[in-house]
Amino acid sequence: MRLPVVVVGRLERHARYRAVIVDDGAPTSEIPAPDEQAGSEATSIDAGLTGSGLAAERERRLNHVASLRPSGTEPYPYRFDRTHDLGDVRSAWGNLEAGTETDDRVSIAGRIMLLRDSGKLIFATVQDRGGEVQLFISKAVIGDEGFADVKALDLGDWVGVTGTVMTTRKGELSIKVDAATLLSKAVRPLPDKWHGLTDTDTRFRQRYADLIVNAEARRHFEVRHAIISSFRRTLADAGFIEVETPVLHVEAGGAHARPFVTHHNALDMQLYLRIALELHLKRLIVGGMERVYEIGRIFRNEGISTRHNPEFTMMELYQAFADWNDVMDITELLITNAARDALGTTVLTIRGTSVDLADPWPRVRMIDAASEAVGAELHPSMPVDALAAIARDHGVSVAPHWAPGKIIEEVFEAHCEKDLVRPTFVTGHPVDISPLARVHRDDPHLTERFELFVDSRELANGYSELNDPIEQRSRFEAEQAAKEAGDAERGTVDEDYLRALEYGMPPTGGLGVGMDRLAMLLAGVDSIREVILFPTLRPEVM
RNA sequence: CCGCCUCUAGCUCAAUGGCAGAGCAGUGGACUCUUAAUCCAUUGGUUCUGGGUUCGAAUCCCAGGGGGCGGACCA
Repeated sequence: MRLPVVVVGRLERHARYRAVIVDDGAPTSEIPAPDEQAGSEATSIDAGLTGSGLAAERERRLNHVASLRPSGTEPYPYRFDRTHDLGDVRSAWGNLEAGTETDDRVSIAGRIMLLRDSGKLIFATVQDRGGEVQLFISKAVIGDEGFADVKALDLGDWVGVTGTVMTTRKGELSIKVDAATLLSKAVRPLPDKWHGLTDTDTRFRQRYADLIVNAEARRHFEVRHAIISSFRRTLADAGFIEVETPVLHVEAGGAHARPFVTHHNALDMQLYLRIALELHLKRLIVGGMERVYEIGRIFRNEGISTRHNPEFTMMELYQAFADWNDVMDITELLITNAARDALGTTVLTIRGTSVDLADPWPRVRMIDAASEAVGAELHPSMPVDALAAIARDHGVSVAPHWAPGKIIEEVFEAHCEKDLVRPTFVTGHPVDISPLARVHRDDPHLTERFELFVDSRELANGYSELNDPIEQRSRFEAEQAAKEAGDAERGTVDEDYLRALEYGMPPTGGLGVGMDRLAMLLAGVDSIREVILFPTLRPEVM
């Protein structure tokens, strides 16, 4: 994983709270007691288990849990009343001068991240969702019994405490604790408080541990949430209605991708997980809903990479009486608003270049970009053979069944995408690669379609929607023919969708935005796994 | 599916053919203003798995597994 320099800096700054992750030890009951294994034939095998630092640590903590209940302490109590979260505490008292004692009493709850024991005085750093604050625990204040309980706490335990707000002589905001309650005993350690958790495999498999200790990981998902809620606000303000459409599809349409196949038992039929939201949402435009959107999970049975996860999140919207120009405007509004809401600025640094999203986004026709790249005019009206020859001359291998537009698109992808750093609308895709887009009003070989590229990644795709049922049928039939000719990703004829169009779909503009990729852009990360809480991985061998 | 890299204590990492180590975490002890607290002592190993080469393998070779990156695939 290559992170931008800025982000690496953040990681280091927060490194003190990275976690230690641990393999599963054997259940305690299966760990032989030391005298059971001594001298036995099995010693050499079992020694590895008991000898492990983890197994011993878990056993110690589990024994502690077992000893708490008889003494009247519940290690997993039901609830705790807090008066503030730690962000509240810091914003209300963060400006106290060093050495201040207040009479302000608070109750807070958090996880113990650091412990500094200096005999009759213990400092603990606790963390909750809002931040972190130091606990100042004096034996003289909390009493001998309470102090002994605090001594028994481990890193990772959840505690609730009550006390007064103060600052230390050095100025550290603290809570002088007069009562502490164990809220949940951690029996697995958070070992390395400094070097922490960097192993990507463990970070993704045990995301809970990543989130506990890696503030940068938490930030990625705060950014993601801010983007999604920003989208909902922008769309609500523009009069859009949020809807939910089926995930289980009889036909996987709306995009070119291989679907996941599943089976419904009661209906005894094959179903597909959706590869796009498009066709159902446009049915709703036919129904007169005028402005609809859905933020939903999409499934594509294809490769996994830093830019692809088999399940990912797409926002699609459709607006009646609008065309592609309106949709490009909405795209800019959605994304600049999201940047403002998630980051507080529209200025991003992309590959070392400062980019202000608020500046107008350039538009370039796909055929112009591709033509410039090869130094020859490319147009889907040209003979396939001529296009294929030019493409091959420029290192693009051409499959036999490809239509002219497909060849131009491949040239574009091979030679132009990599240079699209700042937000750029690539427009006017050929008809043969755009079966649901309306033909361009000035060129019958092109469509009124655009894709948004930022940092060489496709972020969004939109067009003036094809609403002529006769033309849509012939486009579908071309798709089906291509599929039958061996192009597995091509579509089929969706008769119900055609029936809907026959009822009349108003002129409509539509948009799809890859939410994960937008989150990557605004979070400043280079892997989609950094913005998906539980990315798809091979099953863990346990 | 292909190529390259990688896998050592709970975590972060050393040891490059010759006794498997450190820091942190843990354990025992000291300490009432610490900030990765500090100081003293200390437990902990299937070096991913299985073969092979060698007097000797964490290290070299082969096969397999996990992960990363790149490619393929992905409008």
